[in-house]
Amino acid sequence: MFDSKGLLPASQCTRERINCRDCAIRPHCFPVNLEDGELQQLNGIIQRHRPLQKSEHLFSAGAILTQLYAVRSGALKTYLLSSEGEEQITGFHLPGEILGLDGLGNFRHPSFAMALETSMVCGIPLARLEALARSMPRLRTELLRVMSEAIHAEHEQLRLTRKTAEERLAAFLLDLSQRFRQRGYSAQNFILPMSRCEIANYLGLTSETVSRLLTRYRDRGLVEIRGREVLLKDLRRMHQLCGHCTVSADE
Amino acid sequence: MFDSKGLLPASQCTRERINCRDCAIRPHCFPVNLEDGELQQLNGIIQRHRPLQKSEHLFSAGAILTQLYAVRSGALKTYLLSSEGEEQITGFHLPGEILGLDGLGNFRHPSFAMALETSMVCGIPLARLEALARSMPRLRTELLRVMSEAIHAEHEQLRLTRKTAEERLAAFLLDLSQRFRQRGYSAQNFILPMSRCEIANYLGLTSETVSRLLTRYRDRGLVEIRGREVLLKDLRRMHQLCGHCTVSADE
DNA sequence: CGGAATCTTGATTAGGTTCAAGATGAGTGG
DNA sequence: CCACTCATCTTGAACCTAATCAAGATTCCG
Repeated sequence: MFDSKGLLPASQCTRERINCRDCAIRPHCFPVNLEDGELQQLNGIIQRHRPLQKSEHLFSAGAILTQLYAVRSGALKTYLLSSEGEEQITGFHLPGEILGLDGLGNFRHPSFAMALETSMVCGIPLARLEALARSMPRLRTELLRVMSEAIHAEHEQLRLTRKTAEERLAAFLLDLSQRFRQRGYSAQNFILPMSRCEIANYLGLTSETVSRLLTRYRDRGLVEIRGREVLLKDLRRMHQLCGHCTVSADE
Repeated sequence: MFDSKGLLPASQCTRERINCRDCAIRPHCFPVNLEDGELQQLNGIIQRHRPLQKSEHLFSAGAILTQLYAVRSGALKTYLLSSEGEEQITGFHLPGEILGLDGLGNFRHPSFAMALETSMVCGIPLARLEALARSMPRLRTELLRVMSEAIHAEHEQLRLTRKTAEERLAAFLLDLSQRFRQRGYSAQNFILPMSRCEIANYLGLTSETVSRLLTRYRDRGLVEIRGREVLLKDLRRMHQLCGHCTVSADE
């Protein structure tokens, strides 16, 4: 499927090369706590996909869920569509994060997942995962861990509903910053993978408010902004701004 | 532990009598999809607890998580406490719902659980649950289902952040209504187990706003309210009010 | 280079909070 | 059984934050 689309010559086909064992983001991915042998077993069932282009869907609401997905590179958003067709973004997903957990209940995706930039994902076929889980207690534990952390992260997100726009956006930027740092990128300086509009949607604000807040932060010397490039100049004051409400869930 | 507190004579001790098999809320509880033999195995590890009195904690943030809990009767709230000591309610829990899922990740509770009224819960010791999961594929599936549904429910909750107070409260009441109905109670007429203040906290509003909205609904002939007793007189218009955003996740 | 999408900034408006004062209700002790 | 107290709830008035509407500016992309 990879080669048939002619996107990469077979020699460079990541399907052949990539192995969980030496995956750069393994420390932040699902199999972080597995031992070598277990890792190889998991690796054996992973499906590598061709890269997703920007705006391409990984899955859509209503579709049967046959795999979970781990982000390998790039960034995706997940969102719900209401009956009136309005989008509610439920999360932004960086390398190492798992997609599809919300559909495990009835094996149907309730949400959409779309690439925000060119992205690679690893597919984890459910049937084979379940088979592996039978004999690998640690894999069960890891699966529960990932889901539990997702639930906890959502709860933390709930905290923001009572906060002002200023606090919410600050918390959002700090959360992104920390996730970039965990993945070996700069915590101060990064490129937003999403538009103002998407940030606003996620936070329950309007894009105008997000714009205004960013310039307000800039006027106070907290940040520098150029398009989607962000420089957090004063993490400490930023933390104070959001009332220390930063999600410090993992790490 | 039960008898030692002298709360109930041994003859009435629910620990002896209750069995998952003939539990009234089994259709809405964790083991809904288990077969008879499996059910008996699960039943064998369940710990019955003495009733929780109103305002009593089931667990506290920071505590080691050794059990999951299924609500048997009554109602509980779960909440987070910020570093400044402010409470954020993360959920209200009716019979059949599972508590503690957010702490499975690192085996510590991140949240508090408090009884809103006299309540009974069943404890499910983690160690024994894991042992059972080893040999019972369906139990694993069920565990994933419960967690997946929790994640999805949180996502649905996120939708409310962009809605007006009026829509949020309507969605909240309809959600409660539906959950009562599922459990065999009236969908129109029920007693709120929580205060206005707690509703407001959960929805990101103030108790004044909740009060005002309830009287507004009343003035429009949508509801009748007397203290904590609620009568939903026009479910259809109520649904229109909240933009059909009702969480119809399960069922 | 041109067109479209995204972003910024301004002026106005509305929804919800805050502050404040009563009303209601539940629990307690005389 | 009633009075008292405390917590919860209701209602009002003023204020404020963020949304809306609108017009430019900038960036992206073919």
